[in-house]
Amino acid sequence: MSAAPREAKSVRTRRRILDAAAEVFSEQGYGARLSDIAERAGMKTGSLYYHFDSREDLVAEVLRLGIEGAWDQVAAAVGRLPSTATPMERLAAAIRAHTLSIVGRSAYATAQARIVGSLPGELARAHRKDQRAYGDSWRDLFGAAQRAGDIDGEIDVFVAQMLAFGAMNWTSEWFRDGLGTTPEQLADQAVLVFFHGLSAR
Amino acid sequence: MSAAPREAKSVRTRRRILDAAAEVFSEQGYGARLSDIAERAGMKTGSLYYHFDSREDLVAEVLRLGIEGAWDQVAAAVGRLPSTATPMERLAAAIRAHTLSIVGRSAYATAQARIVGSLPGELARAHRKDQRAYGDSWRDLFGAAQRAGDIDGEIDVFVAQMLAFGAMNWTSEWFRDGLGTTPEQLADQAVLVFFHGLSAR
DNA sequence: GTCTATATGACGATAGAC
DNA sequence: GTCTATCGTCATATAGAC
Repeated sequence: MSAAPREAKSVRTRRRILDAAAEVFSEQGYGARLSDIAERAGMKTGSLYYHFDSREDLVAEVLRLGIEGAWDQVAAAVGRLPSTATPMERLAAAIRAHTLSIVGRSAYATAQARIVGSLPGELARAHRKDQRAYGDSWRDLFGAAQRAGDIDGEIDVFVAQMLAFGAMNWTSEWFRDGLGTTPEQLADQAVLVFFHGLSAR
Repeated sequence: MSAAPREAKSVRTRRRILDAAAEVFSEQGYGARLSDIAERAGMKTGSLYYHFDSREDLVAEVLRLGIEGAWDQVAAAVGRLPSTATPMERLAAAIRAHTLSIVGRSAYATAQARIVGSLPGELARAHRKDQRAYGDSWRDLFGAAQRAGDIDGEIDVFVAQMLAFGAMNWTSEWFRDGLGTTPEQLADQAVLVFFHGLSAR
């Protein structure tokens, strides 16, 4: 009947499990139990294994989707800028978008930021390729700004990039709604701090 | 015989276990096993329980000493400044000292920064009082700089403080010796970024 | 104080009924 | 596809010898 074929039910169930996992990991960190994830997905622990071979597989997929989701938002935000945008304007859009993706726009991105620091060696290695690709995209953004002469000569852009990642990812640990600051204000503050620093001017 | 009484042997052993735990946690994160800690301390797993009631007790003590160690270094660095130092100079010294304490000067501080984000609810709550006290000291540093008019009016100092903590603590995840950057250079970069931002000036 | 040996419990993972 | 039931493993924790 339905002319447009809907995605297979198993695909949707798999997605439901991943959604649940992303939420639970973003709340409890890497140590979260499969039973909690199963419960949130509305099934029993054993049933998860029809869709995933192991806990590691599930974690790996959440991580991958987390980086993918963050990158989708960053790329979209940068892409929305007019072609006349300067490298620094593009970098600002990226910082805003990444921060917003961590602070609640995507459970996957939040989960990724929250647990990436607690991964055991095996998973960390497997995740490194995706991390590197994402980091390289950022390096391009920083590099373009640097070549345009918009970044101060004293700044080590690699170090600056890692400091920025730390500041943004760490928001998953402390930022909560109802703290008197909105996600948008937080994102603006991040841009402000990284572009001009704290000092009065 | 020995006129100056040395500290009891049990105290030294306890310290040896804590040192081992701090190192192992800083390398492997919160998921590290007691057996690894025991091995590094030169004993068997069961023997740890003569000195600590539980894994949680051991973790809690490492966390406490981690904050204490960081604060010792920060307070000492700030205290070394001449009394004529400005609030911003004091804040700079604090950022330098905290960053250095994370990047290898104290295994406890490194371990604390590395695992504080992965703590299960129980331990996280227990640790909160120490965190708050440390955060309050930083709030004083920021507050003094703000009242002196040295911090830009657009900056939300609470948000800025949390961004700074994130950037500094995250260095425990990526900074390694032999990366072409020394700990001192890293600390200087942190000050540079947070004081003046990336922008050319 | 530290050892060996073992108890305990949790959680990931599997098997088979439905 | 999901369930119930269970297995196997591993890490924390305890007991008792030395």
